[in-house]
Amino acid sequence: MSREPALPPFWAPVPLQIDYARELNAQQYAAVTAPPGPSLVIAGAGSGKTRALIYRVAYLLEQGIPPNRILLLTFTNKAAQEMMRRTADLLGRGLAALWGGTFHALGNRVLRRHADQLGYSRDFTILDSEDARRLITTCMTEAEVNAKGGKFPKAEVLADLFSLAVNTRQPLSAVLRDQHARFARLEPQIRDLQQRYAARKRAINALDFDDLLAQWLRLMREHPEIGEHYQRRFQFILVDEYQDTNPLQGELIDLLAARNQNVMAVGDDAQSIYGWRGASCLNILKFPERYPAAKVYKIETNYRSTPEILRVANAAIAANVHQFAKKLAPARPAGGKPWVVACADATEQGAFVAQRVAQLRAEGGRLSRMAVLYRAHFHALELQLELTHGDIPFIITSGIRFFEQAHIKDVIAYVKLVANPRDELSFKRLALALPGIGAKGADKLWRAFAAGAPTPPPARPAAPPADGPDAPGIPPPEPSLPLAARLRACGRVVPKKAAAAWAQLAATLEQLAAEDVRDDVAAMIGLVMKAGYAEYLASNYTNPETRLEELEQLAIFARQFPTTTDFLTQLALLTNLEAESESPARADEDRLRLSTIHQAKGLEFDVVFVIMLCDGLFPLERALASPAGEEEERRLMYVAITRARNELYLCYPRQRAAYGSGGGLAQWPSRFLQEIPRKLLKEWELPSFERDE
DNA sequence: AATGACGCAAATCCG
DNA sequence: TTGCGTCATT
Repeated sequence: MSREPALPPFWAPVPLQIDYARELNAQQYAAVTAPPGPSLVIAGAGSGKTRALIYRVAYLLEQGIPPNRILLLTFTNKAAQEMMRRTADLLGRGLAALWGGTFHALGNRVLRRHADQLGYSRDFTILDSEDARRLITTCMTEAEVNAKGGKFPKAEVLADLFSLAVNTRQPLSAVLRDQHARFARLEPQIRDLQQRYAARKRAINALDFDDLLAQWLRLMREHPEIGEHYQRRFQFILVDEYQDTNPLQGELIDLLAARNQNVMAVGDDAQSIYGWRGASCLNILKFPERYPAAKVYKIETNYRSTPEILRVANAAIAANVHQFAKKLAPARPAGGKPWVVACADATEQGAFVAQRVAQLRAEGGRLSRMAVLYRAHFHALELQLELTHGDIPFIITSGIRFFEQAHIKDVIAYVKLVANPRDELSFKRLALALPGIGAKGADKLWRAFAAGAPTPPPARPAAPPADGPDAPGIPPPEPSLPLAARLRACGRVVPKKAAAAWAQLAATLEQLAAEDVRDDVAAMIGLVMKAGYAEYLASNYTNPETRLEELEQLAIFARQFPTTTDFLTQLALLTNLEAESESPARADEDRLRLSTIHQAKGLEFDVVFVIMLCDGLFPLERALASPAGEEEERRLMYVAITRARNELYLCYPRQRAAYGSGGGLAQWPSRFLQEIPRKLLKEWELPSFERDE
């Protein structure tokens, strides 16, 4: 996020050092050395897709394309980092000038430079989904609608609705009709809320995740000179995981590539699993129509899995109608057939996995090379118990994100308010924590506080887009009236009961806003702790030590960012998974990985267990509701299977504990399991399992 | 009138 | 573990 290094005035072509023809197979080679122009690379699971992308970047650089002319769009920040690192290794040189990252991260990067042209200031806040939901709730109270009795959609549902409309580029009415037909008649009110939400975001200088894309697109559309700047700048665009892009992202790419047409889209339509957030495999399926000049490359040799596993994978996906015809060809020698494991219930299933893992480990297998995959986080509950029982260390990417936990957000609210004094959400969060202040009080205080705000800075004259590839240094935001003074000015509105706490809050924020502290997040966190938050933790939670430790970790994590805005941005854009890998202490410990299939995307393991293969759980009942649901669930199954290198276990319980009391619900094995010919699988006999048929 | 304590229900997948 | 609806309390 920090400023890019100055670029050399020219970029001398690198003498060829890489023997592409030798290091790649014929199909990979063709894609890597593709001539300029649009190209679509259909790369099956385990076919060395990442490798091809890395070599493509290296190839372009060797052709003399300056790194700052290349844009690399990836699905996760982690993938971007890994790719940059591996490319640098390959070339023996750093690539700081290459723009690589997620759509959201890059949208952020662009918008930080041009926010003022859109009526935002450059230190805008990014709302995570919880923030967004809260803000919508505020709008609902303001509009005097309530979601009681199911008559009106809840804030969360509205947030989804708005998001889907933006990401699919559809009008609200269409999304409403498709997703929530029963609310269709409420359209006028919902539309009103949508507008209120947009207005509020603007007022508090905040963008939600979708805005990072939508406003980016708007910026380039409404300011053609800026659009052209980026079109010229990004001479070559590479998009990873293209099958999971949505219409909005598709449009962004098309606009960015409009001038040079040098877009290389890499993906596998069989692995499109993000339909629920607006992704559409139509992007990939219709790519050849949108770019008639496009060349299509297929990479079908699979280096990852044994032929037996691939056969199961091919069988699992066969029932899908909407796909590019392709079949994965094995490159590895034969192994054993995958197992299907029928268990009595989830507990036995957990015990089986624990036992088998222990056995494999005893035979020399490494835990970090094994994974248990499932459809939804709560499917792993019993398994966790059994693993703990069996003393098997595991790492789980939990359902709640690290950065969205209450204590993290509490402390960050201080930091955010200092960074963006218009941040109503953070202000109210801080106010609500004080004694004697509730929703109404916080609102009153906010209004008093906002009244004392300095007049918002006049929109800067539309500066020409930076002439060089690097925007000139961004001037710091003009100093506003001291935060603390404005807080103290609210004294009249503060209830007596809260007076002392209010003074404390003002004092703390004064410390935080000090010149030598405001860009040192670690110091800020320390100050908040000292100002009483540590005690607050102790009196409000049963596990204050853990939370305190986590906050210390956060402070350490923060050190790597030069400014507070950089830190806050990363916080919003990172997932817990990536954050976890930052913590070096436990990184090298050998642990079994438990993960949702979505999160296992792009990974591979020697041994994979897929659990909870019951109809209704996988495929998930709710997912079947939408028309394309079943096919997407099937692709998910395909993704799960193709994560495995050597061994694959497909497990299902025959009954599941019912919600309330003891009785068990009978379960049917997943329909996806039945679609796989029996002869491709072997049955695992569980000794403890008594056959009842 | 607003706050705060208390009991209850709920929970797909992600940036 | 969090968010909410209800109810006693300031």
